[in-house]
Amino acid sequence: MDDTFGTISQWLERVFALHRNLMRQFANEEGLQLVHVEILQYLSVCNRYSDTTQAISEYLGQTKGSISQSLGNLEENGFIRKIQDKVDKRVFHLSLTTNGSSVIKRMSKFIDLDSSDTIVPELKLLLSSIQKKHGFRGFGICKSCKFNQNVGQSNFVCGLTKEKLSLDDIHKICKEHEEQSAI
Amino acid sequence: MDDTFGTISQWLERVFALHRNLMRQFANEEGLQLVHVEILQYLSVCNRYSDTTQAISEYLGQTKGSISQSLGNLEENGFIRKIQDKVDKRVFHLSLTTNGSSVIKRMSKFIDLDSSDTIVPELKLLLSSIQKKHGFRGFGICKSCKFNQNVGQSNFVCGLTKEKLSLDDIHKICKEHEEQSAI
DNA sequence: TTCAAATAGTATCGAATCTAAACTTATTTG
DNA sequence: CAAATAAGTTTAGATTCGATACTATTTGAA
Repeated sequence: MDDTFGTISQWLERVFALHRNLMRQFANEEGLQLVHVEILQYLSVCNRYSDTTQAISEYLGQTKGSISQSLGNLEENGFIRKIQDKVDKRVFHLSLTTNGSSVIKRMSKFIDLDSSDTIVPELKLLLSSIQKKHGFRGFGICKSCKFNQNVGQSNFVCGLTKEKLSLDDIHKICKEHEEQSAI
Repeated sequence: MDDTFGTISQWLERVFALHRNLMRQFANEEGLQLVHVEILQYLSVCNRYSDTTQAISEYLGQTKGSISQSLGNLEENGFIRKIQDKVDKRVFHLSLTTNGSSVIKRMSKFIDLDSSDTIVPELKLLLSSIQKKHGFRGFGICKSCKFNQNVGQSNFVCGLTKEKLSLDDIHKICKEHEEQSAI
């Protein structure tokens, strides 16, 4: 009973709470836990450098032990598959099965935010302001990353891995992302 | 690996995840669970019709049994107090103790979103669009509620309870809130 | 080359939360 | 005034969470 309602933070809290309730409701209807849907959602938008237990753990802010368990559950139930990296055998790449994909499609349809796109630039600003203030890095799209190099028409190279990236690639989110100095 | 990144929903997810990580980090530093901080935050902005177990349960989307347990914990540790309603003895009103208030003050300072206010109207639009689509009601500020009546300078009356509301009152959030037809 | 340190991921244990259901107490309704 | 409803608590079982230890692999430095 200290404050009145009106700051950005409080409006955000309210939207977050409502959005999470929706997600939870959807998860329940699918017979899943909230965290499972969050994992599937992340896997549907991350790139091939960021589809690992460790990356999910960083993104969702939970320990990798906990994420590992949830992943085991998701794999058992046929929502994701795990493929060992050919170069670094410690690493396993995760991806959605057809089954997992269809959950995400149903979720998008269920949540269905069709509000105007004018909020997106505001969200980007907010995001990068939070990241700067708290020294977070990672989880942006290649397009705005300082490591991303445009080497000709629709051809890109990641400066970190020296690998070629397709037009599709550069619209996924990456755990190594660092914002270009001039936004 | 189905989608690329860019829709409103995906940007929201990203901001949500980051914000929740911040909240969790803060909660950990205070020796609290995330849900405890969320409850304290809610209690700091709700009005006197909405400071109950049931209302918190609706707001956070968790069962009242679960919330009841967390509230017991918070009361034991001196963050909140419980006062029985004089009229309806089933109801207990919850409020922050000095201790609880100071947690919320530290949280605001910690999160510290100083981005421009231009995002607030966008958030309001988003919120009301989600609420309409999913038939949710409740948890808005009296100021925009169809039950709220202005009866003279800075004097308001709630059409549901017929009680007087102060200028401070009408900026808190209420579980009975219904948007005025013309936004 | 060799061996210690670092990294990715899993397994395990105790604590805490979550849901669902039964339950208590109080209020409202017919 | 009995039955239905509502607010809140309690209980039990399942799940998650965090911490720690563990395996396997890679890196790096003497």
